[in-house]
Amino acid sequence: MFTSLFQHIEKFIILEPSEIDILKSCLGLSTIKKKTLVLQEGQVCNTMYFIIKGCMRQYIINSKGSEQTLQFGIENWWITDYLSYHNHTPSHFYIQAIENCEVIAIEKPILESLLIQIPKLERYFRIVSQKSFGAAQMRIKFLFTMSAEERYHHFNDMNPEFVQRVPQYMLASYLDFSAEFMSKIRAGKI
Amino acid sequence: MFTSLFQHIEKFIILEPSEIDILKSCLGLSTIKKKTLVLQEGQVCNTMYFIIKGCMRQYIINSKGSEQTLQFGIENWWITDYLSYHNHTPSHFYIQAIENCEVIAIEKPILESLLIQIPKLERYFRIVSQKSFGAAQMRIKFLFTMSAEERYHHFNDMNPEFVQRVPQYMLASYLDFSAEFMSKIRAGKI
DNA sequence: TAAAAAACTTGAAGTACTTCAAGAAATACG
DNA sequence: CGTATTTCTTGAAGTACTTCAAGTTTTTTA
Repeated sequence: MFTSLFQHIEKFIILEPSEIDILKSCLGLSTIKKKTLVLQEGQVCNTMYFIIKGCMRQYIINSKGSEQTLQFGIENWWITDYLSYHNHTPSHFYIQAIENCEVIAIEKPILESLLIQIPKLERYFRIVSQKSFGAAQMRIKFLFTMSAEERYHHFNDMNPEFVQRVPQYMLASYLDFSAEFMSKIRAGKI
Repeated sequence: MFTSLFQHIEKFIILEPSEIDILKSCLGLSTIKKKTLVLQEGQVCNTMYFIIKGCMRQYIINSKGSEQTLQFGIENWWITDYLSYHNHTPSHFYIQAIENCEVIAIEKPILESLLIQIPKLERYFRIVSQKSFGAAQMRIKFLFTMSAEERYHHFNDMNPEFVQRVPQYMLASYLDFSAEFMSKIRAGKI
């Protein structure tokens, strides 16, 4: 049931059986239907989501009223708005399921009490978030140094299976170009 | 001597006197001269730098041979390449002092032993890196939604004092436009 | 299984930037 | 203090994209 989370945790730390029991007793499984918003702009984000199955995204609505995807999350990823979560400030983002999902949704008070009961989990979340920050830095590097076409091919090469899972227009906005331009790249008309 | 680091840590956790002693005994102060590179592309990054005084930056050299700044760090910031640090892989980045700096440079083995002796520090680094990741998400949002001119004015409004500290061409590349274009924005010629 | 909704494609016209080149101004340094 | 180095400015020409509008294809849902 929660095996994928335990497997993920045990990549970084080793849990005692008693700690596993505590953790299990605090976790719950949720199902989220495709297109459901679990966070909207303006709300304070009080939940972290660990994706067991499915795909989610974090996006914004820009000044022209169109959506731009900032982040995708798939199996074994945590997704949340860390700034809103930590500062108790209204979020700038939407978080949405783009497939039917199974997730572990942990509310802040529960997570805080877990971190007190199982201090080792601090280490787990530290390593995960440091790696995420490193990945964000690489993402900015790619955005800065590659042309639209290069970003598309690079992403395709690195994540061939993932490209099939999401609508092209979401991927286009994630790579920071228009859906129309993506269509032309794919057709080889550039 | 290390007061700024202790003050920063104590924003997030409370240290026992004994823990403060342990920490002090493991830390050292370094002076870095302006323009010194503490990390070069291709090297494995084994050090985290806490900036006590001065300003540093993380940058890349793009395919045309010019520098693009990805990140600045000033007083009370940690700077490192987390991906290279965690995965022991060659870095994609340069890290350089752009003012004469005083830093606390912690080597990975020392930090690892500190984290074992003072597990509370895991919490400190978790919170710091989650907030950094949140800030990186906001940065991507700004890059996606604002024009060059908007990014310049927004940054200026948010960090008026900082803009004076770094050469314009470094700030231009951080905001992802050319130094020439920045010059024209500033002159009001756009 | 039909109808509606969502996603993708195409071409034409426009624009927000970049690049280049050269000179001027500011800053650092022996 | 004067010279070298670094940083900033300006205009002209070019380009990598965007926007718009309309049609086509694919997927979802009743």
